[in-house]
Amino acid sequence: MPGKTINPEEWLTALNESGIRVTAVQETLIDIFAHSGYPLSAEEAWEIARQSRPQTGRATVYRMVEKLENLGLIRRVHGYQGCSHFVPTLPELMMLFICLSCGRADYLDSQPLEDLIQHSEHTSGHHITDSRLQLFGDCRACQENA
Amino acid sequence: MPGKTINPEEWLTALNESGIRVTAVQETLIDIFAHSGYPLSAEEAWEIARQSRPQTGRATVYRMVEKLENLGLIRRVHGYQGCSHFVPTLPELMMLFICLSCGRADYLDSQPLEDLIQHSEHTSGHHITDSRLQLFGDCRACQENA
DNA sequence: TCCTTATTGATACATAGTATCAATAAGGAT
DNA sequence: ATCCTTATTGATACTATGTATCAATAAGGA
Repeated sequence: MPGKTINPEEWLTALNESGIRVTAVQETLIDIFAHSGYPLSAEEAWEIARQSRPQTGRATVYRMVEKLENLGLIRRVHGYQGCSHFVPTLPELMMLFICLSCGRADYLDSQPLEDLIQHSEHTSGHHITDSRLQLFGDCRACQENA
Repeated sequence: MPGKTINPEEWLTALNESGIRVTAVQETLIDIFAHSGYPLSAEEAWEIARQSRPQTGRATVYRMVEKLENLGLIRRVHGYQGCSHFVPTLPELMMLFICLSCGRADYLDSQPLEDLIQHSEHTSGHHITDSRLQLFGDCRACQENA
């Protein structure tokens, strides 16, 4: 499945500009989330982090995940496999597809979602300020392999 | 906020036809979920259930919630207020709006979502078999009250 | 009414996430 | 370069949420 890439440097910059100090754990976790092709839980990120930094604390990982989510750098994946997994946020590309065969995430152009939201606002009268959309199925690669 | 209604009888029928026995807990929980205007967690449903049936067991409620979800009678609400709340499923109406002010749920016509899915299938090449869409904001009633 | 078996309730356990606090380390002041 | 202040860390304990086990119960057909 083709994947767009993330620039870990930009994440560090975003964290620092929000007043958060630069630490080793930060860089470790940013690398882990930025380079994973599939949704990761805090617990999984903790396991991976301890491979290179065995003294990494569990709570620290949960705290950093919270910060990354608050800054919008990672997004929670809802649905299959629970609600505790995260993927990197790609700006302007917020329609997430998760393959039920290989588990990988793909980001789709979000223009159709923006259109849908605008249409729903007009027909319902509600003021829509946020949305969550997740699509599930078999990705193109898995279909070809089957 | 206008609400469509649920027929608890149909839920009982669906449960029974799936081979599940008719019990008092079933009817209690169906009533609780079918008549709630906002998302309920299993824990909250347990509290409510014990008001009329104090001996109701905690695990029993979780089991029934799982059955109702598996049968598609209730759906998990993802996002704000966590991922452990459920709303009744209205067939063919799967676009859920949650008001961040009053907490109530509204169901929107899902045709735009079906169109979006079909469009995304064609442009991405993925085979989409399931979706989760949640919209958040201020409902029309809350806007008028403000 | 009896009998079989799914369901229940109680309990213990497992998993996910949070609060606390002394120890550490970042980074500005000196 | 060293000190000082304070955010961050790691360890621990705790809470919340969900699951497994199992004897007791009750549904519903024989």
